[in-house]
Amino acid sequence: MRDSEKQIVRALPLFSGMLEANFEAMLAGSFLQRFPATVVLFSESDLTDFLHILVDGQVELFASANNREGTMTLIKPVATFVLASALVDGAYQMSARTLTSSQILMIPAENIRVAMLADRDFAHKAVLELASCYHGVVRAYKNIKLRTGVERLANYLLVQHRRQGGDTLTLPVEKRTLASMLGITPENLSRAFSTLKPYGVKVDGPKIDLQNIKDLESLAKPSELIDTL
Amino acid sequence: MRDSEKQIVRALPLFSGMLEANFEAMLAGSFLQRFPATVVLFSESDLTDFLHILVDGQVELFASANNREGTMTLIKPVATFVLASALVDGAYQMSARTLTSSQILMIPAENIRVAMLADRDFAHKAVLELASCYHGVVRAYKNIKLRTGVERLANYLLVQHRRQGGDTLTLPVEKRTLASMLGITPENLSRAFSTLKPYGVKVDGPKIDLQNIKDLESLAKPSELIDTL
DNA sequence: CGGTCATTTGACGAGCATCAACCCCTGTGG
DNA sequence: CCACAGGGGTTGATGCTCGTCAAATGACCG
Repeated sequence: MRDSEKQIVRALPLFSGMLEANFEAMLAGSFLQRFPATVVLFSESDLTDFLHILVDGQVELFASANNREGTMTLIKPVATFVLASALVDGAYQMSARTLTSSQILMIPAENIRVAMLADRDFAHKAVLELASCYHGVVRAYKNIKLRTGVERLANYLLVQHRRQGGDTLTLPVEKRTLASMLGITPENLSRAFSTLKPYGVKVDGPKIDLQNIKDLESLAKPSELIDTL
Repeated sequence: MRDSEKQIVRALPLFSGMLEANFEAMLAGSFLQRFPATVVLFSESDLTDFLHILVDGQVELFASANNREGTMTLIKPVATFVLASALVDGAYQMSARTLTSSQILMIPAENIRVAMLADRDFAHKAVLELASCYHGVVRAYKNIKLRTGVERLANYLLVQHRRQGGDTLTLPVEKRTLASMLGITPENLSRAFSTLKPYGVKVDGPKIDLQNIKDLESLAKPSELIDTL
């Protein structure tokens, strides 16, 4: 692990206030590894061995039950994932796979638990990070429980539009992955785009034009409490 | 607030390891209050003033969007709720209403944040509690995303059966509330019960008989990672 | 150039919501 | 004691939402 990479991790809010000694101790036994695309990193029923930090690439957290599978969330660099699992010493609860070639730092979960007990600042930051993750899932839960597929897509497009800032937005993932994240099938995502055509949504591959934000918003009814800016 | 009630709160895992002085300081400005049934305690967009602890009664956390409403979770005594919101100083993210007459201890959120910084043990317990809440929402999210309404009902009945231990189980809430928790309408809950009749589910008001657990399980496909014992 | 895969479109059916009617129990007031 | 109103629960009819299966298109890659 190069020093530049270590600095990237150190700069994360979760670790930025740790004492240097505690940070170094925590990294003992951890390793930085590159995985190809489409590799399953762990399964939801596995015991949590490592806290993961996505340094580069893209990772999907997903879950399976009753012969079905669904995306829980997408991880973009640089971010930790499965922090909650690493802290309580149980199963991962979600499975993970790489979507693209990815570089991932894996820190033994045991080290994380030791660090929490040893380092005050880390414990406080862990509280804030967990509360933030909690509200993230709450938002996702509200999204799927209170909105239809078309409404979820419309809100997703509005969020991406605001994040990317430009006139036309580019989908950051394949449409099949987007469909799974929205909780619908790829076929229905395609139909949902058609449904949004009268609302000024022009689709050209991964490039989307929103030509009538007002109408789209009146359909989507965006909510600050669901849609993360 | 009587001493006996204070002891009940003190015994919660979240507070059990706190220093006495910190615990007392945290309670300053908090108050124990009884609310009648059907009272809205706070709305999801309100700023978080208090950590709530349900001492007696029953509380529903719910959310609204796009002119729809859905139950997020049900709180049973004795338990804290909206801990994550109290810790980060933002909106509640969920609304709350009493289902029955309820006794609730309200602790100023500011006190909670102070206690987290002052008391090591409390910070650690908050981490564990938040991680547990997080996995709770993840389970709810998987439940609604990967199962049909009938499957959710079947799994709910199996969980209640195991919790209550007896031959016949009694629904702890009105069917309309159960429906909202399962993410379906009351009408469809009624039909879901009919669908389960061939699987040995006999319904008599709030009393349910499961006469063929094996068949019901083969339909429900219960998962340790979704269904909390 | 052939093969694989993402995407799209169409046809069909399952899952579920909505609206309306009805039953039943409870509480209230005459 | 009875009539009545209100609310939870059930049932039926209807239609929207969405998944499944099949097939066609087009892009990328070996």
